[in-house]
Amino acid sequence: MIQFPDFMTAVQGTLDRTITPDANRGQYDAIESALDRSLFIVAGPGSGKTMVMALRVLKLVYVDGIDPSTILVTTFTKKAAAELRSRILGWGDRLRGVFVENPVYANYWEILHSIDLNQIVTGTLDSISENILQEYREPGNPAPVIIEEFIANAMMVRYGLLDGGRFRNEDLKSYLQDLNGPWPRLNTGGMAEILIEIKDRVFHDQVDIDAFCASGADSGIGVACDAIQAYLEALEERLLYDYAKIEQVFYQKLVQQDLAEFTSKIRFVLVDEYQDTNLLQEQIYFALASYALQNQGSITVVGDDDQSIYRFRGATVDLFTHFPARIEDALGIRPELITLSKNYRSTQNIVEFVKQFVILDETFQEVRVADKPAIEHAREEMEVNYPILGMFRDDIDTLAQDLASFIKDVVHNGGVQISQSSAMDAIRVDADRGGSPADVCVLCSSPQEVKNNGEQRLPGLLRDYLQDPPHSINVFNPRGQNLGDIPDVQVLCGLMLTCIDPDHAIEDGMRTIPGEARNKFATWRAAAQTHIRQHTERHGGMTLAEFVRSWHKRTPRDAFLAKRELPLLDLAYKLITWISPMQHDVEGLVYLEVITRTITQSAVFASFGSEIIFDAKNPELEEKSIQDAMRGIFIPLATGAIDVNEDLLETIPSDRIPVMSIHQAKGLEYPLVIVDVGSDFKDRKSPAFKRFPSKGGKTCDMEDELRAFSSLQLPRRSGFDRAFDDLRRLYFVAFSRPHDVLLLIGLNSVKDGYYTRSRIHKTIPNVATGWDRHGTWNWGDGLPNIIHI
DNA sequence: GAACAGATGGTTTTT
DNA sequence: CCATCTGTTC
Repeated sequence: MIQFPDFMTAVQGTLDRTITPDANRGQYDAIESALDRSLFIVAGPGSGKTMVMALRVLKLVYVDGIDPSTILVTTFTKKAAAELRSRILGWGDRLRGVFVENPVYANYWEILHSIDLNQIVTGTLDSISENILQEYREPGNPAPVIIEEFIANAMMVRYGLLDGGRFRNEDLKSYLQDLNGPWPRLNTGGMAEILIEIKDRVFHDQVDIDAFCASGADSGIGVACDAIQAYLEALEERLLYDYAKIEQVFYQKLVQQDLAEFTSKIRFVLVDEYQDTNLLQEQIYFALASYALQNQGSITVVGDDDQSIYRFRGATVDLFTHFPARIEDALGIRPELITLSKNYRSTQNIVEFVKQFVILDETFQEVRVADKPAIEHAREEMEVNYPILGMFRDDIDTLAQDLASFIKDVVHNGGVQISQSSAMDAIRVDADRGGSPADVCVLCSSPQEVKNNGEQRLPGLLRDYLQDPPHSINVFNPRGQNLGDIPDVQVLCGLMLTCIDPDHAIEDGMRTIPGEARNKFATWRAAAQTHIRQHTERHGGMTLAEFVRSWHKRTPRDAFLAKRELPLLDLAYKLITWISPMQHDVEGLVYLEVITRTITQSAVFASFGSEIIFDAKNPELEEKSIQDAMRGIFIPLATGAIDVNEDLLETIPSDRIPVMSIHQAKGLEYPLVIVDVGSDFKDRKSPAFKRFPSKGGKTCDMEDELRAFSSLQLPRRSGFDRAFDDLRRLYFVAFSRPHDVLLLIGLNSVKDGYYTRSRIHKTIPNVATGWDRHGTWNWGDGLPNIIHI
């Protein structure tokens, strides 16, 4: 349709991207490459791989005239999927605008207008599996229901462990205990978690479960398999799916040709972040690719072995590094290798720093793609080449305080001048420069604000100090907070509890409520009382106090209450009329959504379907329905079992500082990135697995345990080496996020060592601060390679 | 400064 | 459960 040179000219004109065969060979080839040519793109950080993906798709549509509904594009996280989709749609529309105005293509005017880019199948593999199974299901079959993690756990507890008294089985206990590592007393919930992990790995690694079961290496294995089997049967009976199962079923239907209507048209498969693919996903991609090949299309995979950071989810980097051989074996094709190593994202200093970091450990080179070219600085726009910065303090409180004032200076106070280089521009992202707090990003291994023992972690302290006046700034860290600690959530939950169980008679009568949940319930109820006192306005002719009292007396003054079976969902919606943030505020709506989702999901499983039964003749029924709600909804909310779902918060508010895990930051970029390389490492007791492991740990043990029964075979690398490889990759991802400024933060214990009483302790070894696995500190002594502020 | 005994406290990442 | 920390002693 459109001539390729015209396509590229339009790209240059509208998107301001110049891609020439001379300067950007790899990118150019990847976009231009023939329809039936499969591609293996090895792309370093900042090399424009998402852009290449999007432009290749658009080239297929506009230049080759391919029907958008025959193209399938997937990536690994919901965030990345949303990003990719919006780029394809956004750029696609702008390019279309150029083409329709070009008189040369007047004949195509109608065709161009009829192209519907929304037909392109995009999303994570899970969401695509779900959608396709739903869309192409047999008439009369219900749509698949995917359960959330806490429901999966509850089901494993009930059907896997309580049924048949398996939770008491000593063999099973000791087997799971061993897998869990050196930890005391596993409770039933803990056992369920490990069983779920085993079950996921069985799917992800395509483990021959019968062989595993029969291996008899441990007398607990048989019982574990029984428990998993019971769990899967419970899912089956209720027509429920968990994440692993939905992919497994999708795969089976693909190979059994049950989805012919879908597979007959699929022609192009493009996979981003391929380095985090597991065996099950690889099988799905290969199955999709074989249909694509039948339809004269091809498969394109893009990834970077150095950024594979999802081993705990079954990601096996070998599937990426050996992709050409594996797909040749499976489908008999030889994909073309394209390497993108130019970095268009970061400054010279950052590129250099990242480059050094990735080659610093000799043993790590063994697992990288063979002959991988070094990352090359190629940013064209003007840049101030700031040095890599470091902020290290004696204790976490001082660190948080100093970091908060640094951030405030950068955002509000005209910037921060780096003293060593007075000629250099100040670091600033203030509004005068078109910047905002969202240009700064804090990355850590975990965004949790509070430790299990109640102590604050750096993200929590940072939230507090940033909020302090003057120039109060909010952080955006929805995953770091326990849902049950958020004020609006406390009010809503407290009000619901007060309504259904006013004098906590039922709560007191339940012996199985964890202490943690009981305490939280008390906090919620208190928050509710305060809220009732402060909100005396009438809605529907009633004050909040009157509404709650009418529930208390069970006297239906309200038509809503006259019903005998009351869905908790209705109660929640009624109550929020007195909680305005849950009606209007962006974040409040997200929290409300999470609560209502929890209520809906619990109905999948609870005997009363999240309804409260009022029956004067049968008070027992009422009590049981309330207990059910406690177990299914309020205890999970109180104990932190419910996570805020990613897809609910795709837009980060621009007036907040985002705080996130490095995993969440994969594929994202920010002008100023702050990486926590050591706020958790006060002394040598601090978790070694996060900085300088002594062994593989749980994930590697699990891999070793199950991969013997998978076609993947046992990993060739030791657990120790895999643990180090993973840490290097993790911080490689973190360090390669910034455009302009990279600031490392941590305690002095990872820089100069630390004192306890009169004893002097050596620096705590840490991969993120330049140690290799043999204990050599390449950036010693005291990190002289960075400028300390 | 070394050596020992008793105390301490601690695992994260996501579809 | 066990590596590391802390207190005490010589």
